[in-house]
Amino acid sequence: MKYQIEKLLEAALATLPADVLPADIRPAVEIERTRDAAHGDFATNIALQLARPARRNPRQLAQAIAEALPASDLIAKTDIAGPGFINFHLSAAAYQQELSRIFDLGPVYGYGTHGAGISTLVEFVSANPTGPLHVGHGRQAALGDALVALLQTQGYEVQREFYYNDAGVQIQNLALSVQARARGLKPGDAGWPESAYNGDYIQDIATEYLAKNTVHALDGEPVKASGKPDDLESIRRFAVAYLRREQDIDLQKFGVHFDIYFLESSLYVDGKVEQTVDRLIASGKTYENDGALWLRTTEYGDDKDRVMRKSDGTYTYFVPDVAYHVTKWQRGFHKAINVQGSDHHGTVARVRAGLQALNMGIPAGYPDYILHKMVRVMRGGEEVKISKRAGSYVTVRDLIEWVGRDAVRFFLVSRKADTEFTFDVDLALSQSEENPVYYVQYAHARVCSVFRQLLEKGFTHERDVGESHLSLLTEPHEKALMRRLTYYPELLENAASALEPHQVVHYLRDLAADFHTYYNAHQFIVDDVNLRNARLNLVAATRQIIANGLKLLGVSAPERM
RNA sequence: GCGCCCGUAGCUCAGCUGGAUAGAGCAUCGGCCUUCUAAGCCGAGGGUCGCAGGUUCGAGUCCUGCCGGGCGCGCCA
Repeated sequence: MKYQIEKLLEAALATLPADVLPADIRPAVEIERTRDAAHGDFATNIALQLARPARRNPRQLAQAIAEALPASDLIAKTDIAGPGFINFHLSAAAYQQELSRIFDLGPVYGYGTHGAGISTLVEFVSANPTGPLHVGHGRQAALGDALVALLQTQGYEVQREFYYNDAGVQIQNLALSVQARARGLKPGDAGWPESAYNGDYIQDIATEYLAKNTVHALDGEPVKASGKPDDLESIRRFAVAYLRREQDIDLQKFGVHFDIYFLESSLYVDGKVEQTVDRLIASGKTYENDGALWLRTTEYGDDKDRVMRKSDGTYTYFVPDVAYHVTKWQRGFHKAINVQGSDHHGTVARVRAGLQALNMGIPAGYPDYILHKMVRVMRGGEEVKISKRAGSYVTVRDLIEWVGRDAVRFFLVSRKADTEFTFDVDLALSQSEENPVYYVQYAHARVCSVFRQLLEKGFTHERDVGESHLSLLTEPHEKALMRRLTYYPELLENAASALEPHQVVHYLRDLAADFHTYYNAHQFIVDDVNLRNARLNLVAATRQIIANGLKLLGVSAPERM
C-alpha cells in the first residue's frame, strides 16, 4: 500500500517542470503514516524538504506536486496542510484491495523481499553448560526466536545458532564442583573449591553420577557415569551432558529450537584457532610485549590493544571468539546477529577489530548485535540476585511453570532490548489473568466465537462476495481497524530492519484494542446479508493478522478462552 | 577516570528512525452485561519528555555540557 503511494509520488516529481523543481534536486521519496486520521492515511513532507534547495515556498511546491500526481483509484483525495505536508486520503477501493490480499495470502500476508537470498545467522542464548537457564537467557531466547521469525518474513534465509563455551576453565570448575559434592562436601566446608558453583543442582548431578546413571542428551551420544569420585574426566563429561540436556528440555518447553549447536572446542580441534593466529601475525598487526603476543585492535576502534597469547603460551578468550566469527563469515553468513546481555558490550569493538585486522573482506560492522539489559526479578517484595555462583536465582523453567509459556514469551519480548525491566514474579503469579497476552489472545478467541455463533444461528458467511460489499464498512471503528490491519506489512519491515521484535507486541496490543472497541460498538451478525458479510470479512482478516503476529512471537492463538 | 546504554504520567513502558494537539497498560474515580465471551468497552483526573544550551520551517527524537542510574574497562572466560 505504502509502496504504491510512493510510486505515484515519484511519478509526480518526475513530471514537474525545471522552473518549479530544478532537475538536480531529487531527494528520496518518503511516505509516512499519519498519527491523526483527520490528516488522511499517509502524508509526505517532501515539499518541506525540497523548499530550501529549490528556493520555493513549501506550500506552493506541495500544491504543484499534488496537482502532478497521476490519476489513481487508490487515492480519494489529497490536501495540503500545515507548513506544507501533502496528505493522502485513501479510497475505499484501496482498503478493499488490501483486505482481499490478506485473505489471498493468509499466513504470509505482508511478507517482503528485502532480505531475499541473504544467508543470515542469529546466535542467541549460548549459555555455558554450567547451570540451568536463567531469566536473562529467557529474554534472549524470546528476543532471538522472534527476531529470526521477523527476518524470515523479509526473505532472509536464517539459521539459529547456539554457541557452547565447552573448552574453558568454567567447565573445569563445574567438574571440580560436582566432584566435591560427590565426595560429600558442601559449600563452605573445608576443601570446597574456591571457584566452585554452589547451586543445589550440583548436588543433583553428583547424586546421579554416583548412581552410575546415563544421560540421554537430546542431540548426541548417551553419556554414562563411571560413578568414581576420582574420575574427573568422567565427571566432566557427565556434568556437561546433564546440563545440556536440562537446557534442551527448557528450550523445548519454551518452544525454541536451534538449527546449529556450535562447540567452542571444535575450533581447537579443527585448527581454526591456530589459523586465526597465523593470519593475524601475517597481517602485521601484532607485536610482542612482556612475553605476550598483542593485536593492535586500537587501529580499528577498540580502546586498548588486546593480548592474544599470554606469556604462559595459552590463548586468551578473545582468540577463539574471533576464530568463531570468522567461521560465521566463511560458512556463508554474510549477515550475522548476536543476541547477548549488555554486560558483554565490551567484546563488540574487539571482535569487530579482530575481524578487520584479518583483512578478509569482512564488513566493518560485522556482526550486528542486539544487547539487552538485564532482567531484575522481584519475588516476595525483594530482588532475587541473579548469580550463577550463589545458586539462588529464577530459571526459565520456574517462570514457565508459574505463568505459562505464552505469558513468559510475550512478556520477555515486549520491551525494547536496551531497557532494563523488572519481572515481578508475584505480580505475574497473582494477576496472571491481567497479563497483556490474554488481551490479544482474547481478541482472537472472540472472533472464533463469533463464527461459532454464526453457525449456531444458522447464518452463513460468504468470503468471496466481491469487493463492493467492503465499501459498506464506513464506521469510524471499521476504518480504524482497516488502517491498523493494512499497516501490518510496514510493521514487519520496520521491526525487521530495526531488529526490534517488541514492535510486534505493541502492534498486536493496538490491533486487539481496535478490535475490542469495534466489537463493543457494533453487532457483526446482522440480518442484512451484505453488511454481515462485509463485517465478518473484516473480523476474519483481523483474526488472521493476530494469528500471524502471535506466531512470530511463538505465542499460541487460542480458539476459546 | 575512560567507554557503551538508559532517564517520558504515581508504577511498568511505547513513541513507527526529525513532523502536526506527547500515547497505552496497570493503579485511582465514575458509568456499561435479558443482545456475537465483561479476560471486554466508554468516560475522568494525572506531563517543565532529568537539567541547560545548540542545530532548523519543526526536537521526546540529532549535537555539546552537566545531573542521576545500569553495565563494562584482566596476560579471566
